Amino acid sequence: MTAMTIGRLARKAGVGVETIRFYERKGLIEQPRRPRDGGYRVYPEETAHRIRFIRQAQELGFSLREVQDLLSLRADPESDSADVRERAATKLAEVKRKITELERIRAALEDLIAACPGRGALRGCTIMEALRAGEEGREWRPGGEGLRS
Amino acid sequence: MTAMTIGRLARKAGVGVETIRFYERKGLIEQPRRPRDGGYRVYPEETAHRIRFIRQAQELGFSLREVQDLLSLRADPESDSADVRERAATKLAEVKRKITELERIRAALEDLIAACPGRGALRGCTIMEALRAGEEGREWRPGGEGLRS
DNA sequence: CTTGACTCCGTATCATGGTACGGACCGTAT
DNA sequence: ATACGGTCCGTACCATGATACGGAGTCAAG
Repeated sequence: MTAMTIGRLARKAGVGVETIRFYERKGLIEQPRRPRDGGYRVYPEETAHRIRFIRQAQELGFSLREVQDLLSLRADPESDSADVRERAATKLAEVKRKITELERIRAALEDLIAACPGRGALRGCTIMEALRAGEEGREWRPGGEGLRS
Repeated sequence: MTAMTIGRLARKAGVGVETIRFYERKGLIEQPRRPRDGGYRVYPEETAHRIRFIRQAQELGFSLREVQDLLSLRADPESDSADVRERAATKLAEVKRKITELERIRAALEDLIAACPGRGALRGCTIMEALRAGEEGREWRPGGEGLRS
């Protein structure tokens, strides 16, 4: 039958066995009740997706607590849908903010790559400078620092 | 003169004094040499921006080590520009990947909010279901799960 | 029905990213 | 000149998110 035991799941999800047990203790994935008490955990297939989602969300800067919040969003007649909508909207705003910030960093990296390659520091040639250059006007103002050739 | 001492900087950047010292130890911000040895640290104004960037990048899922990598990108005649370009391109790819993943989560949250509010589970009403629904075709297939509980 | 890999659980340990403490020192306002 | 708050440094401690360990129990193949 090759049931989905914890080791197989771990390989499928790309994590260690201990990590899965850890997530169970934290309530991030439900503890599958084992056939007869004392036996092995057997998981449904989708648990691997769930674990991959957890890892992905973590890489996006969500703590396990926050991932849990995300995963617990469940809009159905059983839930208080106003509350669920509100929590989802809050998370959505947070996600949008992150996207915006990442776009800024992306633009800065693109500037960095585009502006600097041949001759040196005529424009922002560090992340910080590239970010500041993008902050208001698009032109890089030499300001008080530079000796103009 | 109200010099920018560590406490003022901390307030400006929205972190604790200890955090700044910690970042210095980690090499994330350069230790400003103090007037005469034994005196107080005095910081340039832009250090506050640097610290805010560090916090922001952390919220986007970068470790301090990775933030350091980002901050050390410096394309100028002093550096090996091929190397800098390569590291910048690597980071850029990573940033783009994160944006893509966040867009997926954003779409899932929007689906969740839009699809579920009144009557219950006709479409994906959890994050995981909404993500899977978006994975291939846009239509939600009832599939083999049927009635759950 | 024995073997050997896998799993169980509790507990200990680790790395990261801070946060707190305490006694000495600095510096400015009175 | 003195007081009082800010700063200095080293070290200890903390929370999060794993990861390791060890002895007993489980299960499937031979």
